[in-house]
Amino acid sequence: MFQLTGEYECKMDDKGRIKLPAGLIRQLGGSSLPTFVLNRGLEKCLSLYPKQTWDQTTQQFNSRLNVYDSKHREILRYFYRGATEVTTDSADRILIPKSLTEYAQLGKDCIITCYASRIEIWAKNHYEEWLSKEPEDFSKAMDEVKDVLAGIPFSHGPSST
Amino acid sequence: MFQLTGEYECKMDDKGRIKLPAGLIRQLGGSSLPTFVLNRGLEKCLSLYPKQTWDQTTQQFNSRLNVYDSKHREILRYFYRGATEVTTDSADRILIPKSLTEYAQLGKDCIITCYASRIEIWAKNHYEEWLSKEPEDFSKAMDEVKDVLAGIPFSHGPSST
DNA sequence: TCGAATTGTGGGCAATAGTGGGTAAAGATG
DNA sequence: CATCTTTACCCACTATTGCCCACAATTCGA
Repeated sequence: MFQLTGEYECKMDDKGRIKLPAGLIRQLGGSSLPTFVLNRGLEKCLSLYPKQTWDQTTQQFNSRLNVYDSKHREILRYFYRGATEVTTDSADRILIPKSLTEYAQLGKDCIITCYASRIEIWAKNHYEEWLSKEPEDFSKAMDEVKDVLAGIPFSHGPSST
Repeated sequence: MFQLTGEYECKMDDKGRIKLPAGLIRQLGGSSLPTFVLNRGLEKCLSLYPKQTWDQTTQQFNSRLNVYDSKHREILRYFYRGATEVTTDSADRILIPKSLTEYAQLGKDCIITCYASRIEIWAKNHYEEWLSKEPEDFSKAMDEVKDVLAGIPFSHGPSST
């Protein structure tokens, strides 16, 4: 699993291709094959998984969820729906399938953002919209999980060390 | 973790580079690699983290938060928003990405301010604006957290150095 | 007060990254 | 099977970034 960081601006060309930023490729290391799985993301974005990460993830889903449980089945279907294997071309670009472009309403200007081990592709305007709504929501969310975060030297808190 | 102090004036050149003040570098010690992570700060400024500090923090976030929980996801995205790895050049300058320059509305004159383990980069005019609005707001805020601060010999008294 | 060392600023240039598009192969459609 | 559409591969151009050097400004010590 990766510890990814980074927000990159990029453009989708007329053919529906997006170049993966050099910085991101570097983080994934030469180790990772140029094969990815692209999927509908949570929220209005796409999730990009390095193939090996995808494999691990599906394995977890499959082993922990029970296809005979209707809720689980729903989640499984949702999770797999739209998953498409994509590879990079010689210029490190991936071709985004039409259906996914539509789902995330991608236009020319896109944002690729990474956190934890996730890579997400957003339409720039949706991403900015998301960012701008934050302040109150965010602090509220922080409050609600403050016990989970206790002790993390995030803000000005009594820093550990 | 660091105990940083200082307020430095500095200039961003036409290429969008800012020199990290020698005093700050000294505080960070040779120990810290010349790699940092820059991201959007609270308020209209940028936060600069020495790479190792960033890594420690994200590791905490990543391990305690669950990307399948929408609240958690929101916090993760919020925390990571804009995060970009930057390195210093041979003259101890970092290149500020365009999108972040815009976010903090940085112009030629910038202020780098440090407190606790945080480093923030402000546009000079915004920083001054923010400082100048304070007197009443500040004491009001002090009132509201006075119990937390009880016993700390801060006050406005004959300043400690 | 002068010189030397450190710090800050600007810019040239080469390497890399990003973008767009042509063309041929592969696949789909009737 | 012919034709049209989509995808893969390649090349070329432009923008951006990283690296380096030179000089200006400031500080410090003699």
